Amino acid sequence: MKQDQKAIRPKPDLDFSFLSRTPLFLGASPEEIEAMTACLEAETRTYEKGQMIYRAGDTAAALGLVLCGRILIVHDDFWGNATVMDSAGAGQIFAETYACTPGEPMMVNAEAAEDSQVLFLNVGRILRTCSRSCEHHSRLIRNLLALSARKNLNLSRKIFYTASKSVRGRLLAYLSDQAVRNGSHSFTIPFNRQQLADYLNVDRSALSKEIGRLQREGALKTKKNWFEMGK
Amino acid sequence: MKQDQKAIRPKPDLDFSFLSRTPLFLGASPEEIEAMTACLEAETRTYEKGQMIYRAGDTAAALGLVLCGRILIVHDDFWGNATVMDSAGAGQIFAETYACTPGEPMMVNAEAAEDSQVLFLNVGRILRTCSRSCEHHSRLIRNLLALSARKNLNLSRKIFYTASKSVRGRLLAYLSDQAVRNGSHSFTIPFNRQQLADYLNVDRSALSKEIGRLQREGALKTKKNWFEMGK
DNA sequence: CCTTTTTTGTGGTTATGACAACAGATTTGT
DNA sequence: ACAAATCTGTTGTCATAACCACAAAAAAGG
Repeated sequence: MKQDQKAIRPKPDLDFSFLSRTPLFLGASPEEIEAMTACLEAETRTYEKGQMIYRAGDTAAALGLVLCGRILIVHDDFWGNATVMDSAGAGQIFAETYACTPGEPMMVNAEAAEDSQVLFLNVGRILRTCSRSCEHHSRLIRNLLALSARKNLNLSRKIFYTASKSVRGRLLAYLSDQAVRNGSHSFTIPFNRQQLADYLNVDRSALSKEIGRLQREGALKTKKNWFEMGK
Repeated sequence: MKQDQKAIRPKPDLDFSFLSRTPLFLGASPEEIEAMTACLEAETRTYEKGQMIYRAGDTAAALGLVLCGRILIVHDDFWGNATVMDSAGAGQIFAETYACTPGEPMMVNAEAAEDSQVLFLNVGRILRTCSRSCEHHSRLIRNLLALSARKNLNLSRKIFYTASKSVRGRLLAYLSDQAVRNGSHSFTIPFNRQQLADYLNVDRSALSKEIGRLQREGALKTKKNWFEMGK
């Protein structure tokens, strides 16, 4: 269930042209999207920075599409340690995994990292009824599948990177994969040191130590979030 | 590309009644499935224990549905350490993530854990063409989405369990979640000690040590793969 | 039933990384 | 341009977990 919402805006405010450029609605025209919003029980809600959108334990019937702002997906363990699992900016979606597996309680919180506006879409109705009932549903489902598969790859990657038990192993697994994926020995990463440490599940200072060591060995050059790998 | 196949069986050998009971074809009748096989370019291949089905670096156009035997999904890192990521038995599918994100090179190997028979289905064709071209495609895609979302949850869980830096933290995260999911303080797990250690990314002896400690504290009772959590 | 193999628990040693504290560098805001 | 805040690298201490070796227990196989 959605919580702490400040206001509910009527659908007419929706920017269908913006939506048609999001991965979820890719290939659908603004007019088609407008036609779909009824089936999807589209609802827009606004959140202030720090507000909770979904809480662990909730069952999410609707996925969220970020209209503006940024949403963080956070896992809190027993002892209160928070782990950032994912983040979704404008045009991206979140909670779609739970919206696609009805009844499954969420393991994470979704919270607004900044003042944000979220469009909720009840995809469950589409998934349960025959897609022929509405022409454009099938495209939406295909897009959802593509997004889900891509998220799968991202989760797998994080698992691979953290498979090594040493800081060095994790760092090299991550960096060398980035080099491969960028097709270049020189690239930038979307993390600062603290975030990279959190992502690789290591201590920040230990990470800095290892980076320094690799630089002294000549295996690496780095400045801020730019890296160059020795071949 | 598929490798090392020993024989190609013609479609008439397929057991459509079996297929209709698999998660992928759930809700489709044997006759409907038979009609679909053409669109899916269905091909059956047999593999001997240990044979490679897909290699890391391959691009997989077809997903694999295990007809009999068992397929292991294995990640080999830089230094040759192998990690079992997943396993698929009869009726289950593998490589569907890659089949749904065309062009993405695989990060894992797929290999036969025992003599196996695999049905390859080219879902890419379905995803790229309008689903109306074949009545039953939409159900297949919805099933694929459900499977993908569920795999997502499994990957997330593994990440949560290994988020803690201590053996104790990981073990308790895993066991307490199992208790919740089983709805009971008493449950069995699908791992022996070595497998659980691998899954949680810790050393086996360290795991045994921690289990012993928890038992002495009275927080836990265990025998083999049976556990009972103190409340 | 006995042998062989696999699984599990323990102890000791050592390397490693978490943690804390701090200084220099860089960025941001005013 | 300056002050404040944030980010990064460095050092030292200490707890923890990996690693190794072995014995007890359980399972498998004949």
